[in-house]
Amino acid sequence: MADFLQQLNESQREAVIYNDGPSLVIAGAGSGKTRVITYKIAYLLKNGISPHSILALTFTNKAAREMKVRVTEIIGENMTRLLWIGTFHSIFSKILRREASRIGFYSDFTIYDKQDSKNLIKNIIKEKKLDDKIYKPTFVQNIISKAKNALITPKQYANNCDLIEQYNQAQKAYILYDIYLTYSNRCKIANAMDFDDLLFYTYLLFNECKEIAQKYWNRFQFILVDEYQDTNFAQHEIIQQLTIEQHHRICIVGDDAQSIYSFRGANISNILNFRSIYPESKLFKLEQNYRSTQTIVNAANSLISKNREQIPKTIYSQKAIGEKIRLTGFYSDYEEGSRVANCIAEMHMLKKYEYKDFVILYRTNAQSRIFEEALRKLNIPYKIYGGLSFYQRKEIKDVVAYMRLASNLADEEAIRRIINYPNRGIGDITVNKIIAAASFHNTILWEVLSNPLSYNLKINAATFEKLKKFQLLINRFVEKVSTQNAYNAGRMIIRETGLINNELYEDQTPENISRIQNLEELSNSLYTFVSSRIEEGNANIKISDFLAEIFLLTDQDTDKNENINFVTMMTIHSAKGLEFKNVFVVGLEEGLFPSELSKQNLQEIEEERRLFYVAITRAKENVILTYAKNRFQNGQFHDRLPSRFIKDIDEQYLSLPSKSHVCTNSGGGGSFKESSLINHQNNQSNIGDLRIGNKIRHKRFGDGRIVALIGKNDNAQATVEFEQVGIKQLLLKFARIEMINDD
DNA sequence: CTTTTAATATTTTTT
DNA sequence: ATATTAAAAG
Repeated sequence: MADFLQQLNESQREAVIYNDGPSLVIAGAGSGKTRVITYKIAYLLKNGISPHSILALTFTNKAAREMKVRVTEIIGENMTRLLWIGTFHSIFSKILRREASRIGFYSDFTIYDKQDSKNLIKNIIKEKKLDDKIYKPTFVQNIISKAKNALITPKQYANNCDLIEQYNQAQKAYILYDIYLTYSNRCKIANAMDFDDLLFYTYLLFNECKEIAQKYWNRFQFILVDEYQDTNFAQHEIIQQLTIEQHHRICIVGDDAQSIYSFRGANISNILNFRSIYPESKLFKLEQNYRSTQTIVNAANSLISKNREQIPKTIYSQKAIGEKIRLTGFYSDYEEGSRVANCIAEMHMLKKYEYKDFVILYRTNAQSRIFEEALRKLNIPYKIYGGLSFYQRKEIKDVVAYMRLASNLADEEAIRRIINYPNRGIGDITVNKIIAAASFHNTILWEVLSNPLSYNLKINAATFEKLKKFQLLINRFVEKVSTQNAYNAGRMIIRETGLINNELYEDQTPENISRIQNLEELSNSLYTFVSSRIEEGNANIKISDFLAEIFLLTDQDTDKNENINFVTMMTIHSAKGLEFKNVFVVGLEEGLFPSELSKQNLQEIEEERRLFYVAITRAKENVILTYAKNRFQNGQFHDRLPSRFIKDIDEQYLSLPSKSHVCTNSGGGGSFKESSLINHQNNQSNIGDLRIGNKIRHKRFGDGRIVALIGKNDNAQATVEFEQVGIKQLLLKFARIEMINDD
């Protein structure tokens, strides 16, 4: 037992072994935060706490999975199987499915994704004949989301003077209330919850059913929360519901400097106020960074010190001083892309880094494209995270909508999506009649659609027949879904929706081929899902079980090739918690990073600065910052200035490409082109290990042998005799060559 | 009711 | 540039 505690430093160990009451662990970037949580869980288990009574909450499935793996490594699988480690959303949806009847839902409720919920809001606005220029669906969606995150019910919303004040006109506030109320009712009738509902209803459940709350607070004798700075008000309150009235055994871990989700309702004051809520709580600070060089840590400190709101702490590193942070500007986004790609190729070749040692971090997903092209040109393997996840692809969502409907006939958004896809002659007019009748009679769409005559639907005989046919098709699916396992039922649905034959098989465009492959992939994952559950001893796995699982999956969770060596590309947001040897932070421009939209107020600028802090602190060895003076965005070219955040970093940690001021636009351009991303500290660096006589391979010219090496630094050139194309002079700075074995 | 065409809005970050 | 929506033609 003492053994595994030896692997911790003094302050980590103190945090791990204190378990008598609430504790707050402020953990700087790279200070072993996950380590503390996992060791604490192991420590608790070794001290006789039952795994059944420990709850650990994270923000991503990936973090949860990793945590479980690491606890298992310390303490063995038998103990960890019963642990509840998961995201807020997945743990709460598990609880809600168990207790669904208490709050007027059925346990197989659908989870509406953002698109579903936006569509529903859009339809409600239309049905109420409101002007969607004033009540923009996205805006209304945000209002509703904020209300739920603040635990405000529609009823409370109506009476909330602050809000009425805020919208300046009672009229508008009232209409928003009305939409919110209708939206809530429609979701309930559809037996559906959106992401916010998973938190909101959990709170209501615990609040209104004391005996249920009691059941869970008795059960969870110890609660751990990771990334507490990212909790919103609802999450914060639920945690308190589970701990405050009884045992107070809660440990929260976080770093206020890494709070980057306020747009999603995260509230930094949750972590700042923790100590006043639990006055007896103990505070632990983890200040030693084990990840990055001193230069990186110091540079990050100098950056974050420009923010006002923060818990004081001194993050330090005892690793090597390390290289300075490199900063380079380019003429265009295009040049930025190709030079970053070249730099990766060069560092890969000359400095013996593997591709997986690199990450390119950007502010917006849209920036990935240029880097993707540049890397592909150089044949560098890469993987882009984010963007469209597998389950958000159209063809997958279509089939999944059939599955959703078959296992929850109340699902309004699923019906709307597929009632006329593939085309079966049931258009908007008919659908709107059905919806009108359904909301008039306060019933589900399916009910009206199945008995159009008893609801006095004004449709002609032909439409009646079409509805009948649709109804029969779905009924067959329903039957299959309730009798067969997920795989068999899913296969049948994929086959018989007719999507493959009608829509996709017609012409063999690459897009269609990939869509069909995706459907096969879906069928494969159904198979894996069912068989892995059977291994765990649960036979009889239904489509609804599968759906419950995939609703909360994101792109990062569907990753299959973990082991392959590739350059990673992702947004800074999704990079949180990860680390890489070399980090490129690209697009450091005013209007992009910080984003144009965040320039309104200081708080948002501070959040963007924290985001930059997160980006820099991902790096173990090198940070390379780039910006473009001109960028193509939203269909046009924009001149761009370097980001204000660049000058927030203490200059002593930066290595500039030239003496010109990087933060003004008066640099005269010329200096940018000559700058190289690589620090050429010695004459040999471009030549690297190349020697006369070495055999090399060039992407375009093929194989060849070096006959001469001349020049130094950026001018280093090699004369190469190629087998196919004869003698060529190559400027090593740009040449894409690799050494190959001579045999 | 569907398909085609033209116009218009839209983009930050995500469980 | 792309996606979504409205209008017009079939």
